[in-house]
Amino acid sequence: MPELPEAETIRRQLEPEVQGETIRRVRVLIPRIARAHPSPRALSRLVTGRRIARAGRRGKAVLLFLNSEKPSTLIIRLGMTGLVRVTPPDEPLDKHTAAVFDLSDGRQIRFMDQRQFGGVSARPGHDVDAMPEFKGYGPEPLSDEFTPDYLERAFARRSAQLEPVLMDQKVIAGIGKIYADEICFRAGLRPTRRANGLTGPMRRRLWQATREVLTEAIEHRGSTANDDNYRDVYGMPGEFQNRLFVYQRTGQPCRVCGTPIKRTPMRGGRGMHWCPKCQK
DNA sequence: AGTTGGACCTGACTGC
DNA sequence: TGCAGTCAGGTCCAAC
Repeated sequence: MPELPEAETIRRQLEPEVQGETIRRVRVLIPRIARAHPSPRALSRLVTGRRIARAGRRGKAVLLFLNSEKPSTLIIRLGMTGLVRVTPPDEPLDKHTAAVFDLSDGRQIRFMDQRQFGGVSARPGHDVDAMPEFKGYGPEPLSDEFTPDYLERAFARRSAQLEPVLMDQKVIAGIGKIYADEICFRAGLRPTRRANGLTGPMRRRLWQATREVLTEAIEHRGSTANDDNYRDVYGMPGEFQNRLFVYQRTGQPCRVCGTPIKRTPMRGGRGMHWCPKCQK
């Protein structure tokens, strides 16, 4: 599913494809995905007639910074099953197409979303941190703001389990189920630990694991796991799923020590995957 | 303020 | 073959 590495992959591929094009028209085919706005018309008003200056990302969201007399930002949240493609106008519409952005060169940016957990919205200006979508968001884990010292402060009042805290966008932006599992494994820490119970060396390992796992996942264009329909802008699956150590590997032997991977229930029917021997 | 549980959504899968 | 039930998870909301 799309987390930071998948969103970053889409950002990197999308920018050279659409940079400099003007958005001529917006069509919202599944109104639910524009729920951040009072109406699809409000979204349309903020993006039509504007030129795409560059692509950005905040956490799991892909951003298109638009320029005109009144700059704005188009925000694409991929949710669980969101896909972004750039297509010729005559390509048949996928059943799950939720929004279509017509570009000045005739092509279209299409947003598709099978489960409709994703969405598109737009805000005036380019000041991402001021946008309601990202209110209270934690630092980007690959930025200089993310440090072991930051983790110490952020974890201090967090008595919840490590994994759900890692997935809290207000703590760190961009981490979801796959990479929370993998980061805990790489750090050698059980996801069931209390976040505020970590020692300094543990936090440092977690910090390093976070940066390594996310960086490597980006290099491999993200993960398309078993039941996952994630594809990049060119329709290609990611390649990092082959390098996952624990996510969705319940009962399978640990790739380091051979011990069967354990699954511990988490909130909302989710599960944390971890190696009882490698993770303490 | 932080924690916890449920709801939303639909395709894939399981069991009868 | 069909159908009900379960699972998956990002994010929001409500209750404690």
